[in-house]
Amino acid sequence: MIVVGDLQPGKKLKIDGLRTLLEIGASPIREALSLLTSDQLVERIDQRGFRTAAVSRENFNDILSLRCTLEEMALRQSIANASEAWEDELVLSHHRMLRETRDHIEGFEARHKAFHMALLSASSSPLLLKLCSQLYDLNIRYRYLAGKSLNYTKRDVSSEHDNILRAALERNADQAAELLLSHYRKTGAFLTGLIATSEDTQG
Amino acid sequence: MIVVGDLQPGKKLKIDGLRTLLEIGASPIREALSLLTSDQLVERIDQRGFRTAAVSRENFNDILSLRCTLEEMALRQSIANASEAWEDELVLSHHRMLRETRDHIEGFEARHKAFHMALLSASSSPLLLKLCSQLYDLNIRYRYLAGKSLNYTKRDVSSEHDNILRAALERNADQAAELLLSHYRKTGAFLTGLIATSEDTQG
DNA sequence: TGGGTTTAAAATATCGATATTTCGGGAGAA
DNA sequence: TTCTCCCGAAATATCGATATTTTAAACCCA
Repeated sequence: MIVVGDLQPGKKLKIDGLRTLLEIGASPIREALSLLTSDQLVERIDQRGFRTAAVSRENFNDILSLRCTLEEMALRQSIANASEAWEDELVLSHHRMLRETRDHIEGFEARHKAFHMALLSASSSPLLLKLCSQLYDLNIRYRYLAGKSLNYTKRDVSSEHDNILRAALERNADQAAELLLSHYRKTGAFLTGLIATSEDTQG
Repeated sequence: MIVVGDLQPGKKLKIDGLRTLLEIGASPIREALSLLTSDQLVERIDQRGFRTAAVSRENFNDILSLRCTLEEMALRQSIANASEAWEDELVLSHHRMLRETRDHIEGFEARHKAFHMALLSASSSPLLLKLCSQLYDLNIRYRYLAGKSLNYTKRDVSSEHDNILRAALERNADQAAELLLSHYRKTGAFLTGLIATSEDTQG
C-alpha cells in the first residue's frame, strides 16, 4: 500500500486505524511496520509511532544513483556467471512482461520487476540482489506517486527492454550495462520533473 | 549480542529464552528481531521463528565486495563535499580512536566505526551511509567470530588509518579510496583464512 | 523390527487489555 | 493579550494469556 501510494508519504500511521482497516490485531501491524522500517519505506519516530517515508527530489536522486551503481555491478556479475538456465528465465520473464502489457496492465509492474531482477539473478551476491530489489521498490514508489496516469508503458521502454535483453543474451556486459543505466536515467529524469510540482504535498 | 558473537550464528532464537535473558516481554523481542531481519543479522523462517544469520566465506566475501564498492563511492562523495566541519569531526574521531586504543580496548570498536563513518559522513546520500553502516556491522561480526583474541589492533592498522586520514584531509580522493579499499581487503584476506577453519561450526 | 500415524509438549503468532507517554485545549496569572 | 502550567484525551508500547502451528516422542500395526 505504501509502494502503490494508498498511504500518503509522510503521513502518520495510526496503528488503530490500520487495525480496523486491515482487520487484524495490533501486533502484526507493529511487526510489519518494523520490517518496513529497515526497507526505508517506513520511518520510526521516538515514542511517537510510525509514519510513511517522506519523499523528496533529493531522496529520489539518491535512490536512482545507488540503483545505477548496484544494478550495473549486479548485471556484470550476472552476465559473467551466465548459464543456460539464466538465459531461459530471462527470455521467459521478458515474454511474460510483454504479454502482461497487452492483456492486463495491472500485473505489469510485477512482471517488469521480475524481468529486471532476472537480468541480475545470476549474480553471485545475494546481498546485492536483495539491495537491488529494495531499491527497485523505493524507486517504483515514486513512479506511482508521480501518477498512475502517466502511461509510461507506451513510451519507448519496450524497445529499450528489447535492446537490453539482446545485449544480455549476447553476453555483452558493457552494452547491456550502458543500456540499462540509460533506461533508468531516462525514466528518472522524466520523474524528477513531475516530483518538483508535487514536492510540497508531503506532511 | 549477535554482532559481538554472544549468540552463535545459525542458532535458533527462542523467544522465551530471550525473554527471561533480557527480562522483558515477548513483544519488544519480536519487534527487535523483526528489525534485525532487514539488517541481515537475523533470518526469519516461515512459522518457525527466528535464527541468527548463518555465516560462510561466500557471505563474507559478498559483504566485503559490496562494502568496498559502496564505501569508495561514499568516500569520493564525501571528499567532494568536504567542509571544515567535516574535517574537524574527522580529526576528532581519529584522535578519539587512538586514545581509546591506548586506554580501554573495549570501546575501540565503537570509535573505529565512528572514524570510518566520519570519513564518509559528508556524502550527500543518506541511503548510502545507512548501507555502509549496516555493512560495517555485518563485517565486524565476522571479526568477532574469528576470535576476539586476534590482536589485530596491533597489526599495522594504525599507520593505515593515519594514511587514510592524511589523504582525506588533502582531498586526494583517489589515494584515499585506494588506501581505504586496501585497508579493507587486507583485513578481509586475513579473516578469510580464519573463517575457513571454523566454517563447519555453524548450526 | 520398521514404517506410519497419532498424540502430547513446546514454541510461535496473535489477541485483548493495561500502563506510559504524547498531544491539544483551557484556565489562571502577569 | 500572551505565556505558562495543568489536566484530559488519544495514541503508543508493553504485558499476560490464548490459539495455532510445529516438533518429537510414543504407539499401533503390519
